[in-house]
Amino acid sequence: MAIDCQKIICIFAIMKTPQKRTTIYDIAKKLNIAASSVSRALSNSSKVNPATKALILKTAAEMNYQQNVMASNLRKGSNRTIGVVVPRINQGYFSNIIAGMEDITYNKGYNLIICQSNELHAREVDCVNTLINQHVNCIVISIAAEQGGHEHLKQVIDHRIRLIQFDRVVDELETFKVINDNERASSEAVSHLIEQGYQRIALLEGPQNLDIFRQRKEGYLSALRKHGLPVLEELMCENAWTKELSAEATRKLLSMKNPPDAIFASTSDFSALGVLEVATQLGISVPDQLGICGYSNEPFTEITSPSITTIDQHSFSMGKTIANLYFQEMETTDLHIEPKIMSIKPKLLVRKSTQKL
Amino acid sequence: MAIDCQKIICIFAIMKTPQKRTTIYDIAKKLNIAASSVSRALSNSSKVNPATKALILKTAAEMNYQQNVMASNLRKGSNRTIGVVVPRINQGYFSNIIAGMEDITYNKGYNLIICQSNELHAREVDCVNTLINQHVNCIVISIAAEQGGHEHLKQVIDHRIRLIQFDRVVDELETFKVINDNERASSEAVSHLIEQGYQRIALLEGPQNLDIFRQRKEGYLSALRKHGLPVLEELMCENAWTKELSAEATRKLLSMKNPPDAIFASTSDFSALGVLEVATQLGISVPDQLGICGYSNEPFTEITSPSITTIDQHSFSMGKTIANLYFQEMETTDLHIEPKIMSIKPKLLVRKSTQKL
DNA sequence: AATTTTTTGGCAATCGATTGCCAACTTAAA
DNA sequence: TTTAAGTTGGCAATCGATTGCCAAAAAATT
Repeated sequence: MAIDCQKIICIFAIMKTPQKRTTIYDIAKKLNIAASSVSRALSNSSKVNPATKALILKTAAEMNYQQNVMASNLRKGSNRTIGVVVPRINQGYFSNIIAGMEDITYNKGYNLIICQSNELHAREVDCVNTLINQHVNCIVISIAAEQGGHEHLKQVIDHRIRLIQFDRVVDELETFKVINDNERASSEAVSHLIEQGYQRIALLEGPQNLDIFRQRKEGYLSALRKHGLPVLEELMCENAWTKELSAEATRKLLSMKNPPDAIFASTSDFSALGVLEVATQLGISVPDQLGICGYSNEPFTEITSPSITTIDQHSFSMGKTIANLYFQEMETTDLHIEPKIMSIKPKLLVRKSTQKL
Repeated sequence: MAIDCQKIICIFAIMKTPQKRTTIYDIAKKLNIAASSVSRALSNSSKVNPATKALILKTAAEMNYQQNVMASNLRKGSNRTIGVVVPRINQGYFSNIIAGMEDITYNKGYNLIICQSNELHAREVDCVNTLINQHVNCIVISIAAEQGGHEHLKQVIDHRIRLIQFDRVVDELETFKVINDNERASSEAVSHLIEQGYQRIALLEGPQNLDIFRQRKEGYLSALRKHGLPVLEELMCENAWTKELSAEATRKLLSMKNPPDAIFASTSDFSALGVLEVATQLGISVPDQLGICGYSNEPFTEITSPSITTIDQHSFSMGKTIANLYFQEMETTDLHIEPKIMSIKPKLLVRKSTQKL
């Protein structure tokens, strides 16, 4: 993806001579009062005469005063900032989570600092350390796929910074968590497939070091058991969690003597898309000869032909939930916090790719 | 999009008694040296004996020291942070821009603070003010669609904060800008349609208070002129910039006595999708009876049937360009900055929706 | 051995806002 | 008129890291 052409046009500009920012001291000096009064007036304290307060505010506005948050933060020991670490910002699920969080934090006057781990553990550790350094009030994280320890998360707690894990969580760490009930959603999806008459249902798995993918597999297995269907090793494909890997896995599956009649791409809708493309190439009709179910409700699943059955994780409202969790449970109280786990039940969206009937 | 069910599980946890963070003074006291030496050692200054330095670093690590960036920032007057204001985070184009920026800023040890204006002017002003308060080093902005003044952007400059506008820019403000050559891209797209044999090409316009949409219209007009085609008012639809509005406009267009044989959805691929859906509903075959061209190269355009011709804006690399611009031109020098405009030429991606031949 | 130069590291001011404490002043009550 | 209660606002310490300036110590030079 190269840049075809970059024409650069220069425009001369006259820059103003850099004047210093106005501080509360400047305002105090001008009005011949103490800086403390200015500070109190600006923070709307009741300990300052309404008339004086009005005068201060007016002067502050005139002098174009903007609070130096760095100084305030230092003094107050908090910077009203939440750090977010996600594998990738530009992935529908995560950007929705962030958008949802921002919606809440904005109203509370908090800022979000965003970091992406790019699915790499080392980089994730780095991001977390940066955020610790920044003394953020809270770190919200969904861990990278690459396997690694979680010392860095313990560090967060040791530094007395709130920690909320979401989606991909480290189970053994006792922190606040906001997760989806992956097992139940998977189980429902597979049950739905079975009820539609599919008998040989294949599973595309994600990296099993991540809880969410283990849980989705568990849901698959439990649905098969519940309906008395055999668990067939040959129908379960490891690490098929990109579109390309899924396409490859699908080709293998469909060339079996006894191929599956449905594929549950438990990893993502991108995988499901890979399946659909291969099926289309091979002239296999979906949903009649092959049922396909994805995961995440990416926008495109609605517009493929046929549209793809998938699982909506309520990502935007999940982001809101995370932010609200911080404000309700963690902003003020600082002792005896009992980590809560909030499990949100995703919703199965039945579309054409699995409607045989 | 409601949450179906939320089960909340409480887990009791024993919290450590909150000990204070270690500061350079703690380290200094422990080693019986001055805090200034600790500071110098930690910033790897040459003015401290290598042996002492090593000792200090070792002790710092042992004491689990993490720099208090707030204090450092206050003293240094810079916080190595770039603020980003976009209409929406969870929109492919913008999240890619942010991802691209983060890629660069991460390596430079800078942080990104993200705000979304939700296309509202008042909220944008608010975001900008917050960022000014935060004393960010630079503000990167793509303005909201809602019409409004740009005093807030002047404020940014008045506060001596770097300002980079991208994509949707206020032309008359002399700041650094990173834009796409919308006019040229549009012109190319329309020329392509004409070359494919389409004669009556309709235009779906975005809000004309935004430069980018005016430019795209300009490109449309110039292509028509260049090929000697008449400009027909009835084929230009104002404010058709969501999927729904486009669908509506398309229905009107296609019910004309003399309907268009191609539609250029200059606003976005979502609009193009609206067009495609209506055409499909009406049994109008694409590309034979109707050509469709979108804008932005959203991921889904590749997988619709037929796939949609669109314009790729190199969003990820555009994000990188923005960040690099800051580091190359604005990080150090503070006088005589000549605002540059970088124009990136988008690429027309011809797909099936316009291949008549 | 005496002097100059270079290293090393301490002191204290600084960044700007906040806040506990106390003094001066106003108002109300005795 | 005096005392008590309530307002208003100033002083100065504080948050923690940084850095200019200077002195002590070490090394190099004469």
